[in-house]
Amino acid sequence: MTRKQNSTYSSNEKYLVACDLTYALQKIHGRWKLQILDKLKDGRLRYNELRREFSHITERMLTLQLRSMEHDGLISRTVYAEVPVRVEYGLTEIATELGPILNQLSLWGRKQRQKA
Amino acid sequence: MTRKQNSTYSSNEKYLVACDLTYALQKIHGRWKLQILDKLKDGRLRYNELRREFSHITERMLTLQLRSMEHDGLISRTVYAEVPVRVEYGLTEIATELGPILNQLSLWGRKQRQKA
DNA sequence: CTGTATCCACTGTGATACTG
DNA sequence: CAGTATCACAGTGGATACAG
Repeated sequence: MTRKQNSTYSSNEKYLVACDLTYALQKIHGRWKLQILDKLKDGRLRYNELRREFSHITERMLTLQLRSMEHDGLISRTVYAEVPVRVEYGLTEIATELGPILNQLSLWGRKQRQKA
Repeated sequence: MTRKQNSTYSSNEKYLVACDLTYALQKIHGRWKLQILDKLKDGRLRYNELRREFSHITERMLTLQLRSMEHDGLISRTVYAEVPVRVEYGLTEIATELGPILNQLSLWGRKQRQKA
């Protein structure tokens, strides 16, 4: 996730666009992240609710991706001190702003898929 | 690049957005692709011209990424039967349409970087 | 319920050398 | 000039079992 890659082009103004872009893409890069973002768009979900949404995901991967997204400020994690424990995940403001952009990219993708 | 991943969620309408999106993201996924896209925005370039733009790229990687992008319909490759051989790469229409979208994503990325 | 720990396979990237 | 071939390695994703 933290690559030396940035050193390749961080010193030159001309590369700034690609640099921001790379920064953005790194945050949504991962097999499950976009699907998680998509699910949480409709409201906060618990760990096991998410797990059920993606029947093929392993616990390990769900945890890893959630941690990563939390670290990147895309989702918020709330623990309720109940018994048994309840944990809810929701989108942050920043992740919500991503919605429209991803929709456009999605449309671009659909357009290409239809041609192919 | 060709993942079984799609089988995970191709059967359900609700996943279509993420599916198109994944499709799109796969096409621009790779360490150098965005930078290549960025360079070619300003006009067609030859193999060695591209190589010089990214001083750290290996010939192997440049070739691999170019081939992949060509296969994905993002760039076009033209060979001129001269001596020595001349090969030029340029953006396809589809890749050009990607520009504005990537700019938005880029702005989102910049916004986040400034906060962090 | 919400995770961690361990082990393993695959993939992307890179270094280096070589070619028509 | 414009690539290929070969080897190597780290990161990522996955299967399975275990834990607070």
